[in-house]
Amino acid sequence: MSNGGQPTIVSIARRAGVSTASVSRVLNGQGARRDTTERVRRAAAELGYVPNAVARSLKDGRTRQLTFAVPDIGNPVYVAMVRAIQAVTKAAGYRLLLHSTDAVAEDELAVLRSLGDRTSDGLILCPIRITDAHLAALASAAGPVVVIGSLPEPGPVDSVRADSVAGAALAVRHLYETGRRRIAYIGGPSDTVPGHNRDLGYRAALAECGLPHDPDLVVHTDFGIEQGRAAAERLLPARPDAVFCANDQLALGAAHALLAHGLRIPHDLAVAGMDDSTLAQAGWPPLTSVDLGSAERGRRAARMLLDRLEVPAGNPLVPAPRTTTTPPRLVVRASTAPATDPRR
Amino acid sequence: MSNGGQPTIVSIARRAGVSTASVSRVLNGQGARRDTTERVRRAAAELGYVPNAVARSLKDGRTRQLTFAVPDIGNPVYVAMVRAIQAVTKAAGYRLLLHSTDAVAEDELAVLRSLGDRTSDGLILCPIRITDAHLAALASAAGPVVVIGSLPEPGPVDSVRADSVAGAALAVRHLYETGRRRIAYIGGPSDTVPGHNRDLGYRAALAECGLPHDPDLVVHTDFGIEQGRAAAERLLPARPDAVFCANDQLALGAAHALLAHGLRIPHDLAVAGMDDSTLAQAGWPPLTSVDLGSAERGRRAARMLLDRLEVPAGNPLVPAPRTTTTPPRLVVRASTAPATDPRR
DNA sequence: CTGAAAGCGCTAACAA
DNA sequence: TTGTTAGCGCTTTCAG
Repeated sequence: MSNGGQPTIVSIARRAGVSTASVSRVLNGQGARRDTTERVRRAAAELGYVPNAVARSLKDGRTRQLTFAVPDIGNPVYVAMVRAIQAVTKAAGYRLLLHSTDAVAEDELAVLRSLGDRTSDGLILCPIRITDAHLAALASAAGPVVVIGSLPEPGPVDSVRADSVAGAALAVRHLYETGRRRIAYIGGPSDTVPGHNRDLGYRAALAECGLPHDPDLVVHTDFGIEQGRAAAERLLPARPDAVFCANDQLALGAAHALLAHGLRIPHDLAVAGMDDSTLAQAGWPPLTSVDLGSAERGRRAARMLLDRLEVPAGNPLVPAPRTTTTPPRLVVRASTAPATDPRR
Repeated sequence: MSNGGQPTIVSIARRAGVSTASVSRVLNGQGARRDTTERVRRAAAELGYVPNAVARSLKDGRTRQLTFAVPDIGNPVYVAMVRAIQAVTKAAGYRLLLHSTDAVAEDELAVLRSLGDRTSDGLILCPIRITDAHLAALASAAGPVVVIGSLPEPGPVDSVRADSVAGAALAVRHLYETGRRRIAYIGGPSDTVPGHNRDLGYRAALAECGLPHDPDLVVHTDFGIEQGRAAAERLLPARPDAVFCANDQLALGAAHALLAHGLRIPHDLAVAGMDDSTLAQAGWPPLTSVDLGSAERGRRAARMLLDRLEVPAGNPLVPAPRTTTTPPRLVVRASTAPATDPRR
């Protein structure tokens, strides 16, 4: 045998004294005479036969593999997505190919192009930023793609977006309602989609609450615990009574800085983050955060992709790309209890 | 065309007016006359040709895919492994198939069996517990496997293990050296490999330090923040002056419980965890932890697997399975500063 | 109910 | 240098 001694349909056919076609039929549950079935089954079992998925894929043009291309698997938000996607694909009998783009746009484009190699039946792409090159590549993708992120309408493909604007507003309004008036903001890089949208939400909510937008209360930095710490330090002179952060890492870092200064949370300052990742519950005090539905977005993206794949063969009606938005949800924890609250 | 309109080597051959063999040669950088090369290149570019990876795999018997089977992608420890493995495989030109076993042994065995379907060239398996069924399946695996975990020696396949015993000892000794004498322990489920080994390390280190093993200072529970909180509550009556936890989640929960009781860390009690996951730095105060080298284990496992795959063809000498152990490293943070320390 | 044979897309041995 | 052809393992007509 030219392969690694693996049994094939041919070895089984020989052993059972039937044709390869019969073997295939029996193994795929098609009708066959009693003893043919019997003999094939036995031969297969004795040989420890496992069907070669590659050969099968070549034959029927699909791999039952899906690709998820994610910027950074270290980020809890993406971990939540991977989990959710994995659960859906596994249940549907698909394998999951995990591709880390390391937040490099060129890599995202490469993975889009590589859809043409038929290695996977579809792609879930989570770009950090969507350029014209992305839109072009999406429009001419060699297979179904679902984007997790904000595509211009009407998008070239299905997409699932978070509503960071509404999410940020939820948090700011909550801070306002619990008596905070000098609500500082630690934002992420404004040139990323999430960074930008969260800024918008912060401003919108301030306006809505009738609060002025004070530049001294705003700092932009990269996402990260250490950055949150540094940003909080810079904010302190402006005497905020609350700090809203564009993600949980920043919030956690900010909380650390405040505590290190001997400030009490939430007594002296309230702190709120976004994403409601595991870090939020890990914080001390546990951090109020906004769940933007990372897991849910992953789940929906996976479902949409499967929907595209499971169109009954020969159906010429390809539905137009759809967009869905996961609603944000405020998760209130100790870090934003009213200052007058008896706790602590 | 029977496929989805994808260009194949045949369409190119037709367009360029050459044979498919020439197309293949040109595209694979083999010699060809100037204008043949030219014409093939142009036709391929015009058609937007991407080689079909499945067909190629069928031909040469390998997929350039590797599988990583992990119990739970939500756990930061495994996330670190995925990251490290992904980095290595990507650099080596392999795709990564992520399989979540949900910590179900039967699923681990299934993925071992499925190696026979030739979907991936090799497997990195991270079992929660190693049974005889595992050993049998490993011994007869249809392809190269590397286990992350503790196999009996000599193992049936390559493996990478952590030294939790030494790691736990590092932490306990550190607590002892910083003046703690009533060192409590919150352990994980003893019927898992990590759970069991960490218990051993705790006991060994106590003995080494000449400290008695006091059952009142020991609680076992499942891994998790909430469980850590509850366990700490149960420990308090025994008046420990330090709490060592079998992982960071437990340590974080314990810290929360202590703080909620108005106790000061590290002034009243020291807290230490294990794994040195992101949770450790996220804690307040930042938690001392033991880095068992999750990322390093992932990296080594991936390298060992690639080593097995890149044996020059026809080499009949298959080296015996190897075992390597990543050394633990104590990461000291504020949570275990000596009680007399001026900080706080 | 069963077997022969074609073909999925590609590569490589062999001939020309 | 180039083309013809066989074959990787499987499924699926099409005859028998």
